[in-house]
Amino acid sequence: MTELSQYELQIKKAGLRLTEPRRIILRILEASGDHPDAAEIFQRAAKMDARISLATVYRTMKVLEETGAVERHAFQGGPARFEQADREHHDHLIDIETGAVVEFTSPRIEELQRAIAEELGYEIVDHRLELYGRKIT
Amino acid sequence: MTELSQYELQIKKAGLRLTEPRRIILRILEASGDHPDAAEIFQRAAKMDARISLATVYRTMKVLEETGAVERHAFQGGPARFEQADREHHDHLIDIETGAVVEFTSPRIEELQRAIAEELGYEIVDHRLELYGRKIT
DNA sequence: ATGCAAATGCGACCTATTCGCATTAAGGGT
DNA sequence: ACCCTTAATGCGAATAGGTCGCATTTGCAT
Repeated sequence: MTELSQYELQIKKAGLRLTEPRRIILRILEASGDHPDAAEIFQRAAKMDARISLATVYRTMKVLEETGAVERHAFQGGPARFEQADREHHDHLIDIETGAVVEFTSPRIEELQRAIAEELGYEIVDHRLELYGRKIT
Repeated sequence: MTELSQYELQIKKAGLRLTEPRRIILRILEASGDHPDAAEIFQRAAKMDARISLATVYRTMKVLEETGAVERHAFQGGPARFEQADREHHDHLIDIETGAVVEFTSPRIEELQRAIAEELGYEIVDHRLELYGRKIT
């Protein structure tokens, strides 16, 4: 009886098979403090099992996104980057010099967004707030 | 002495040549109330001068962005879309069903963003706020 | 009018991602 | 423990969006 992680349970609950590649990719995501893109995940996965293909990484990221296990971010012109979605919602500040990502939250901005959308006759399904900044020296 | 538009002057002021393709693309942008992508601009341009190439559209959009004449938006997973930058700043609400773009502004959100960035030790160079919503029926 | 550098058009290339298809392997039923 | 079904995989080809090298054209300063 292997213990299943939170993620692994989510996969099962969605009626999907818990395959080796998925396990490995999930473990990588759990261990990632950063926001890796598909290529980076693929490289890290290759170290654990060289048989994993890039296509599987992409497909896995897609199903994980659909099950709500990960969030996909498409920052300015680069490849999509991923992060686990189990933590509370937050937005991103991207350091334009280093590419580093700082997370932050602002309930007040969230609320203002909701109000604005409502006023325009819309309900928000998703949103993106990204600040691109330079460190003040 | 043909009168030069605001845009055309911006091109000249940047020390760039005011070529036929650029004139045509600029006129298209002036006439666009929407947020066209490169392919759409290319199609519209082809109607005025069939010799214009897609590569030139891309190159022109790049120089226009650099001179500050247009803004580039990379909405969720689609191609980059452009709009003139002479108008006052605004953010976007994208209708996830139709792709329509509604513009809005929120000075309060802007200010909150500035404050958050500052608190994190950053100065904002650029930012993106996009709401993805569904029309309330 | 003319010369030269900037801009263009073309097609090849590149990066990020998806897809078709033959093969493999979860995992439910026995 | 062993089938059996079918989801998932690996591979390479294909697609989408965009860029680039290079020969040719063209603004535009003189």
